[in-house]
Order: sequence, then structure tokens, then C-alpha cells
Amino acid sequence: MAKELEKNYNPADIEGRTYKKWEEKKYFHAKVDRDRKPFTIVMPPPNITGQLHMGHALDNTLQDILIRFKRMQGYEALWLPGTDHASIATEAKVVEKLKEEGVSKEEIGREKFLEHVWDWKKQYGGRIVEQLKKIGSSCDWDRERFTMDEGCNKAVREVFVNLYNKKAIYRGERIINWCPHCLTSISDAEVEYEDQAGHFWHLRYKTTDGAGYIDLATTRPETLLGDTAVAVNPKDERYQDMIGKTLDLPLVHRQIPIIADDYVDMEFGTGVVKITPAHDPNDFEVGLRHDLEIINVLTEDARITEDYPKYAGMDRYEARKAIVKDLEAEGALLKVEDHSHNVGTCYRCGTTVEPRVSMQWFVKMEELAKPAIEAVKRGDTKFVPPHFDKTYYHWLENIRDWCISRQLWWGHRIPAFYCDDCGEMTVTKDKAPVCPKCGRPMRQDPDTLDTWFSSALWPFSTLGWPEKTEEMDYFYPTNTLVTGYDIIFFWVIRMMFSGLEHTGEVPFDTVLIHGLVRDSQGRKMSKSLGNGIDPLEVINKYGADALRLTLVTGNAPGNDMRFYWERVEASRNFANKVWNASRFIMMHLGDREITQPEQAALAPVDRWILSQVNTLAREVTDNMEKFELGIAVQKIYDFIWTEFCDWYIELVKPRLFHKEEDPASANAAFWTLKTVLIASLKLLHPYMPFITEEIFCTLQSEEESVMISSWPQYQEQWKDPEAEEMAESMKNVIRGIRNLRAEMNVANARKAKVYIVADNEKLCNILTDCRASYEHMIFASGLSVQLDKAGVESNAVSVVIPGATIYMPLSDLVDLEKEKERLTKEKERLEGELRRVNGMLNNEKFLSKAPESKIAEEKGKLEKYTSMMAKVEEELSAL
RNA sequence: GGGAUCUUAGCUCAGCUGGGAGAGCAUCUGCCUUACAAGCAGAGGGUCACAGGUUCGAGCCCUGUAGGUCCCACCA
Repeated sequence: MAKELEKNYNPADIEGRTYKKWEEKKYFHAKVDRDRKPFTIVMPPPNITGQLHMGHALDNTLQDILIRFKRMQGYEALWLPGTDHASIATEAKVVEKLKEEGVSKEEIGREKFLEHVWDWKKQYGGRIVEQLKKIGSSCDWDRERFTMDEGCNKAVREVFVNLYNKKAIYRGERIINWCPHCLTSISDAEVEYEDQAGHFWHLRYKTTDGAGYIDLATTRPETLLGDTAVAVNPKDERYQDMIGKTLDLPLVHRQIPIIADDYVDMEFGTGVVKITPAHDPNDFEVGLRHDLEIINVLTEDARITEDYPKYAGMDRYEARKAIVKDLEAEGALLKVEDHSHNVGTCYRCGTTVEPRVSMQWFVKMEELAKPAIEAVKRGDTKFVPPHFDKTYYHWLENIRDWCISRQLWWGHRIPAFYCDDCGEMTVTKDKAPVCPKCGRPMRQDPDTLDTWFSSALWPFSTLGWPEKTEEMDYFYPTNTLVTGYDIIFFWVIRMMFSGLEHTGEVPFDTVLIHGLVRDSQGRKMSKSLGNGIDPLEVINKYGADALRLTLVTGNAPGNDMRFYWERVEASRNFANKVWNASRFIMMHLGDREITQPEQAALAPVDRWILSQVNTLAREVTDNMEKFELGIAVQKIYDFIWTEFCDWYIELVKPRLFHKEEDPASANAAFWTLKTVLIASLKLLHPYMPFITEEIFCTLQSEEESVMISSWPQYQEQWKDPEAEEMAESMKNVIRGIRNLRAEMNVANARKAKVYIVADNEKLCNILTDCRASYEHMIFASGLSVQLDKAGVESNAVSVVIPGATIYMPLSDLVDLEKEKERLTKEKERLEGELRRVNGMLNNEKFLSKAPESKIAEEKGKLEKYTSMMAKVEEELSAL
């Protein structure tokens, strides 16, 4: 049965069934196989609330390329997928859904609420997984995990208890970042700072003795209600006599001391700072040093507390207005200035965070950070590109303790238990412990853990840790972690110190960092701007392969890229090119039995393209191993389109069209076409898995698959410098004639006799030997390759190529002036080249210091250009 | 305030350890040549931000300047 491809490349028909076939055949599944080397990637788990966006598409395309490459190279390649429970985001979603139904989470209670969340997860959590499949991700879905599954929970409890016992986790009342909208604490990393326009309110606080006053400025007048001191710098001479005095706090009329603390910058403002320990992290520190009272004036949703009846219930901003007004009335307001300052906002909802003193759990970071820094310094884990290690070091070297408790219900519950009877607290892996002191049942801490706490364990919790599993032993440490630079501090550093602390090893040897996919104007894609491009829309229109190719071409690791539909079209066009070249080959191949020809039966052009694809395999492999995916795919693209399609296929066409006349030659051509096509498909497969699989299976058999075929290896025997030289000469001839015809505006239909006058016998022989390969491409009525000008008409047009001059008698079309112009231009070009070469070769320092090979190369060029120049001048003078 | 990074063709970007500037798109000129007009053949277009330095030789290495982007930072 003749094998054929559909007339048009239609990705939609192919992708779904191809992916299904791969899944059914279990090609994605990796198992412990001690005879093979493992290669492991763990997928950064997308949030279950998420929809596939361009960031996921890029991230997963890169991972899929790497894993397919390694799989074909013979590694036991595991790409372990999963999803993240995303506590804040998911809880918010479900709360919102319940709100629409008229219920609040408090009304239904914790257990019932969690049931709702699990239902929600069941219904929507798989969405993103299905979307990942659409782009071709070859993950081992049999091993899919969830950050809240039983295994992850076990790992979380193990880690928490271990760290607690080592005193690396502690509980304490600290000032933390509080989101008044999400109603939970968030970590430092989760706060995003932005410049906001605000004001400076200049205030005057009078001393209680009525004898003096002190002026200060604040950006948050409403916190005045919680002021418990005013601070000046101890060295500030202006205020020496004020230190120790007491002030009458306006509005509240509480007596507060003037204290001295180094924290105060004398240069800034009046050099006086009001101290509100409950509502500012720095003031909190000052408060600790001076044993100040902490007066909380805000509720958890950032309203004024009942303690201040006049303002009670007002939110932060209403209260600010009211208080400013009252201060003015009291004469305490001096002036108001515009001022822009840095405000912390919640990364999730954008609400301005409120520093808040509360009881939370923390991970002590200093000791954990050290080994993580050392590991990268030693090179146990490398960043690609390397400069991202600076970001990594900077974070770890300046890290503060990590607030891990969240006032949420959806998440891993903190494994700390309290005895209401005797007040005992215990931290245990046990899910329902009794009080170690009095034996009564205990109450579990109501808080859950920061989502990143479980994400930090992902590279090993997914492999079965803390159990000593085969998988853990075989696949861990993993190899490459692929993620965006915006996630380094959230995730990479936390996996690093967690891996080192709990497994004693780095969790991965390489961190491949990519940038952001921006819109065509360079803006970040965002929901609020509405400028996001849906990857699924791209796939529907142009196919997953086109999307993937677009995301990796012309991009270097760590750099942002802009999305253009034009680029997707270019990728789709390439897919179509591959498709049609394959279709052409198969059309002529039909059912023909092809045998590997003897070396001697191969035409020079066959040996040339075989040599080329061989070199390509080596270069592509090198580039991919260095994570230079953009460079690698560019080489594949150029090879397939230019060398294979535009040159080789065009050159062998006559042998296919007249296959019956010379079966041996046709066989050699077919064998070469097939061999090169298969190698190309293999090299291209990691980038464009669907189209390559479809063509491969049509060409070979449905039972086979390019994705589990072996990666092309460089083989010395196929290297053929002679054939390459031949091809170069042949291309020069063809290009020379094409140029001539284009410039003279001679249609290909107008045939002419062509004389190639070679400088030397060698080139003459080369061009004679392979004339059958290129004769049809020069539109000649006759071709003569010779060593002298015998028989060449006197007024033929000419073009000088390296080593030869080509003449075409087109006398009736010749315009002498244009000929002169053309040859003069060529002469000028050669003069430039000769200037450069002579400049180098006449430089004694170059001759004495440059490497031999470079000097020889330049000498060869000098010879070439000198000879060409002589011929151009000769032609010119002949005119 | 500190750090990172970028500045290459009209646009978007590549350019591996320093050795004659590339791609895609766009533009111009011919072609429906029986795989592909989502195509073929040709052409034009760049003092590689600027100034120094190292080197026989710099887009690439070093220093500085200017501009852009991003991250971090407790200046009330």
C-alpha cells in the first residue's frame, strides 16, 4: 500500500490522536531501570486555579524539549508532573463561589468548607492538566502528584517536625505582613512594592510640661492612635534636652516619651520619628529595644478598633481623613506635602498590606541558607544563564525568617497541638495526639502552612520521600529545573535549602531560567490589561508545533520575548515546508523497495547532504546539551529549509522524475532522501513533536515512533570534505548564473549555452563529474566545462566565481553600460576584500602572533581574490 | 541607595571559548518552474549606543558615559 500524507498539513487532525497514541503506548512512562542512566525533570506545579497562559506554554515547551531529547538519547527520562493547591488563590475562589450561593465559610465551618474545596478541585483542578497535554507535554501522568496529596502531606509533617525539633521552626509574636483583604499573613516574598503618590503630614506634638514641642512628619497619620513614643537620634544635638521628656499625643492625649535610637536618620525631615510599634516593622524593632507598649489600633480587616470610639469601624483611609481633620482642628497639623513612597501590596489581590503584630510560625533561615549558598558556589547546582546566581546569592544572604503560617483553611495544617486543659503544646507527625502531660485530646493549631512550604519539598516529596523508595534512590537528585526568573526567590531557593537539609543533596544540578512572554508592545501579559494571548487559541489556529517553535526560536535563556502572530505564522510555514518536502519524497517513493547503496553508487550531492546532516547532528547535540535550544533549532530550521529543500531536493529531482532510466541512481537518491529526512525529523522532534511523528510513522510504520527512536549520532565515516567542496563549487555556478539572469532580467525560459572556464584542472574535473546533478538548474541549452576560452563567443556576458569564469552568449540582450556597471561593482567588492586580507598579511605582528591556521586561511583567500580580480579586470577591459 | 541586564538591518531578536556582521517579518524586482504562493529566485538595508583601553585582531574582554528594563532596600 502506497504511503501518502494528506495534501495539506492540518495540525488539528493529527495532534489529538497522536497524543492519545503516545499515552496509550505508555511512551511517557519512566521506571527504575538500573541498566540505564536516569534523567529527571520535575514540573513546576501549576496552580489548580490556573488556566494555561503563555508562561506555562514556554516553561513546559522547554521542559518537553529537554525530556524528549534525553529520552531519545537513551536516558530513562522522567518528567514528573503535578499541580499545586495554591492555598490563598483556591480558598478565595471557593469563598467567592459560596458567597454567590449566599453562604460564608464561617457559617458552614472548616470541615464542610474543605469538602467544598475538594469538590472544586475535582471539578476544575484537572483543567490545566488537559491544557498541558495540548501542547504535547510528554509527562509521566501515571506519576502525577498534587501538593496536598497524602504523600506530600506526610513529607510536610516530617519536615515540620524535624525543623521544629532542631529549633529551626519557632512560634512567636512578631510583626508580619498582613493582607486585610485575604485576611491572612503573607511572607516577605509575597509582598510587592510599588510607588504610590501620598502625602507627608507635618505634625506638632507638645511636651506635657507645656514648655515645648517637637515637629515630625508621617505618611500614615491614622497610626498616631497607636504611637507609644517619639524617637530622635542620640547624636542629634538639636534634641539633646528633649530626650527623656514626655509628649502629649494629640487627639488621644496619652503621655508618650521621647526616646533616642540610632535608627533615626538625622538628615531626614526634622530628624524626629513617631513610633508605632504595632503598625510599622521598624517601629516594632525600636519598641523592642525600648520596651515600648504595643498598641494595636486596627482590626484584621484594617478598621479602627473599638478602643477609639470616635473612629471605630472606619477603614484605614477613612480614619486617615477624619484624623487629619481633627488634628487640624486641634492645631497639631502644620502642613501637608505631596510625597511619593514605596507601598507594600499583596501579590495576590493588590491590597496594601498592613504590618500587624500577631502570633505566627517562622522558619529560622540563617543556618538553612548557608549550605544553599555553598552548594551553588561549589557548582553542585548551576544556573543557566550563570548570572542568575547573583540573584540567588543576594536573596539568601539577606534572608529574614520565613513566616509560614497562614490564617486559611485550605492547605497543610500546622502539626502543632495544644492542650486546653494544661496549656501544653506539642509538635508531632501524629494526626490526633493526646496531651503528653495530662493525656487529654488536643486541639490542632487552626493555621495552615504557606503553599511554598510544600512546594519547597516537591523534587523529593514527589519521589516518595520520606519513605526510602526505589524512585527516590534512582531519580533523585533530579537534573534540570526549568522556571522563570520571577520564581527564583519564591521557589528555587526554598527547594535548594530544603533539599540540602532533608536529603543531604542538591535537588537538581541545573536551573534553566527563562524570561517572560510579553505582548507585541513589550508589556507584561495581564488579566487587567486584557492583552494576554491564549496559547490554546494559538494551537487551534496554527497547531501546537508552531506555538512551540515560536516560543524557542530567536530567544536566549533568561531573556524576555515578545509575542507576535507573525512569528507564529512563520513557524507554521516551516511546519508546512517540512510537511510538503516529506509529501514530495513519499509521492515519488511510493511502494519502492529502497536498499542502502554502495558508497560508490552515491552521487557527490548525496555524499554532500549526508555529510551535512551528520555535522548538523553533532552541532545540534552540542547546543542542546548546553541548553542553547534557540541556536539548535535555528540550525535545524536552516538545514531543512535551505540545504535540504532548496538545494538537495532541487538537485535530485531529475533522478526521481526519470527513475526508470537509471534505477541505481534513483535508488541512491531515494535512500539519501529518506535517510536525511529521518535524521532531520529526529532532530526536529523535540521541538515539533506532532508533525515529526506523523511523517515518521507514515514513512516507516504506525507501529514505530520517532519519540522513542534513537537520537542521531555523529559518525566520522560520513564526513566528506570533498563532497562539501564540490557542493560549494556547484552552488557558486548556479548562484552565479541565477544572479546574471536576474540582473539582466532574462527569463529562465530563454535558454542559452553556458561555458564554465575553470582556472585549474581540479575544479574543471569537479564541475564535470557532477554536471549531471546541476545541469538542469542553470537553464542552459548546452554546457561546456573547459580550461580555456575556446569557442566562447566574444561578446558573451560573464560572471566570475571563485576558481572559474562563467560565460553566457546573450549578445542580443547585452547592455554594455550595465555590464560595465555590474563588473565594476564586483571589482569594488573584491578590492575591499583584498584590502582587508592584505592589511592582515602585511602586518608583521599578525604574522608572528596569529595562529598558523588563521594565516593559512587568509593566504588562501588572498590567492582566491587575486585570481578573481584579474579575471574581472580582464572582462572589464574586453568590453 | 545597591544589584542585574539590555542598547546589533525599518520592526522583533540571534550571535558558542575574540579571527571576514545573521534570521524572521517588512521593503523592492522577477516567477503560479507538476512538494509547498504558507512557495521559488534575486536585491537593497547595519561607523554592532557613545568614549577610552587590552590585543596582531573587539559586536564579543576591561573601564567610564548616556539611555531603557527589571529586581532588591526600613528613610518616617
